[in-house]
Amino acid sequence: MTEPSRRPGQPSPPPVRVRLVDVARETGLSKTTVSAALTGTGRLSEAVRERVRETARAMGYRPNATARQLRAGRARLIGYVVGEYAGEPWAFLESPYVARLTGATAATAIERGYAMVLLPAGSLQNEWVELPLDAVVVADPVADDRIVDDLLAAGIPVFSDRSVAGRPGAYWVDVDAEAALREILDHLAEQGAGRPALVAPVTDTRFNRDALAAYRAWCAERGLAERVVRAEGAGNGPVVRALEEMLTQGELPDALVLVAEASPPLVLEALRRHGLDVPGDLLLVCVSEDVTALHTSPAVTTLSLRPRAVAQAGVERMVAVLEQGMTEPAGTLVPTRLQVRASSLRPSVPPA
Amino acid sequence: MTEPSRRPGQPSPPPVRVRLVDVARETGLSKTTVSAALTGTGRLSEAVRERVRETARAMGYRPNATARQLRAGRARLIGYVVGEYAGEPWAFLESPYVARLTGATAATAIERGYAMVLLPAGSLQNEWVELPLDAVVVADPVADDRIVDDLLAAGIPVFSDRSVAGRPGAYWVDVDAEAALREILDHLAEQGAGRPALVAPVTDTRFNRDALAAYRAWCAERGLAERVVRAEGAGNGPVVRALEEMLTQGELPDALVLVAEASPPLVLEALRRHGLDVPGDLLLVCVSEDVTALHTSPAVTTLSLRPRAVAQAGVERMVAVLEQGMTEPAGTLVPTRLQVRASSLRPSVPPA
DNA sequence: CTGAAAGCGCTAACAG
DNA sequence: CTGTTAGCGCTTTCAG
Repeated sequence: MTEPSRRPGQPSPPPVRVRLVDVARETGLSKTTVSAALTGTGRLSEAVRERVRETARAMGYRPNATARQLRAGRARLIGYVVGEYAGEPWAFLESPYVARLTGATAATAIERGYAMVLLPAGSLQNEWVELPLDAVVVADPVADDRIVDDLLAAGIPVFSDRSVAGRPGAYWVDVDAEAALREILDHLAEQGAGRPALVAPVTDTRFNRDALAAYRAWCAERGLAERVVRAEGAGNGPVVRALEEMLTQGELPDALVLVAEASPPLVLEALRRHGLDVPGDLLLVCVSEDVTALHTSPAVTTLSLRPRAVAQAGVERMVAVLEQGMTEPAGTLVPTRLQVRASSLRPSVPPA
Repeated sequence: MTEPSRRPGQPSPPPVRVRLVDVARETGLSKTTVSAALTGTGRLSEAVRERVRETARAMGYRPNATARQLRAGRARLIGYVVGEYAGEPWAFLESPYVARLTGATAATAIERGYAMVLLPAGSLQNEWVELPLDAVVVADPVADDRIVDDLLAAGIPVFSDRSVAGRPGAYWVDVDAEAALREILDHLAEQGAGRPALVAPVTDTRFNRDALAAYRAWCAERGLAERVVRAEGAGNGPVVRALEEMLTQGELPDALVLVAEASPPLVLEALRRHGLDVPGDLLLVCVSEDVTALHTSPAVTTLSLRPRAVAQAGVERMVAVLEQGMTEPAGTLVPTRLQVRASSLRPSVPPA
């Protein structure tokens, strides 16, 4: 027992941390030299460097990350928050799109030397004021999201979607919803579907608003009647209910575009329950990142919102802003990708 | 232009941070008083306190989180890492179980005042040495996971599953896989299924090993032949392929237990493709957190591994260790929950 | 009731 | 080539 125990009552006194000064004392060198040896800076002989490294390792020295951050003036830490999700602050990972965006953001950030903390959806100040965040990614903000203003007011750069465009300190990456919907609808029309219906959730995200507007515009251009069903929120339950409602009342559409993220096999099953064959009676396109779409029969045509590409573009923008002070351009547009599969191909029309 | 601009070349010089000393100067008080006023400590008149708060707000003062952390000796930051996932360091959020565990861990941590950083699955030192982590949650470590040893060697407490039991500084929360499998198999037997088959992934997590062993023991006790199919990895593709393989060769089982997480509607569809009716020809139980199980017809019986309960127990243990130095008990067992639905009820046997 | 001063652990000027 | 010194921004004894 050579170490003084501070609090006799505590079951496990925290192991005495080895500090830089301890290594300095042990090697008979100064803090400076040890620091330089360990970080690879300065001009030291390789012999000294090696001896220091060896001693440090033997003593179990671990640099204190907080002290380094204070010195460096930044923590290389970013926040990640979803604007709003289904009224539940933590359910956002249940959406395959958001899960992928989250994972890809964390991945790209780590590659660039930044760690990412997960914040609750619809977060208020309380959760992030105590954190040394260099920047925050706000995924799918709702219109005029308060968190964006709060962050900007705190001097924290925000990376989000197009809805933050124009505010200083705010940068955006987005997908082109209008082009995406046109591509889907044109594809369906090409396959002979003249009365496509749209299933959209009531959530007020940028993509949903734009998608709905694009659908309406497309119908208007062709003098077609709109057919929109709203699912009461995100998740499979509401979407299936909305689907059933549509199928039991009124004229059947000849194609279905699901903008609301739902499980493709579940959608197929719901359609089958109503005696509908896909693609025989109804063509189907889902806006979804759900990989089960590949494994159903028929495989389901999906529109990918490219969460990985979005995340990469966003983090790269962030690094450029944080490290080179680049503020132009403020935004990037990422193209979506339509993966045409059997569910949206008229059986009589062979695939291109 | 009263503020001196440091680097004329930089497009946006970082806005001059307001520090504690600035507020002190402005109010004509000392740093001490301002600090006490703002943190609510010390014995100050309410008048002073209010005046300081007002000035601080007016000046846009935000305390520097890093400096506070350095002073406090801890960062209230924890790491979260999955032992290994499908060979892909970032795909883990695609598993509904892991996604829920991740979300619930972050949620409970935030409630307790800790922020959680996401680390890549199978992470090495490089990703976390620069972070001031007070503790790390290691979900589903593989056998003798190196990261656990590395963290413990660095003096960072680890919260994981039973496989870390016995190592000082390591704490665990786990579900009782054996009891879970017995409950499933007994339930199936009760419903008249005498030849249950098991579909398990090849991943070497604690739960999978234990589940497989429990299945074998259960079969052995009854003198039943085992029927195990291994899916080549996590994800829906491998599971569906494994299923098809099982269905095309040899005698059909009369019940199926999917320990490998797969989409319930997708599994149902695969079975239907082979002309099998659930539950008529085959009873089905999925170990899964996927909510689509509720919306299929028949609804699918699931065994929940209770990710929320596991996360809560783990984080509460962590807080107790970090803040009260409690080291006992080292582990907690959380019961699983079998949700019996139509897919595992013989049509002739009415539900209890 | 308030303020001066001492650090938390580290890195980077600047001397020697 | 190496060491002394001065902080990064904050909280907290401890005097006044």
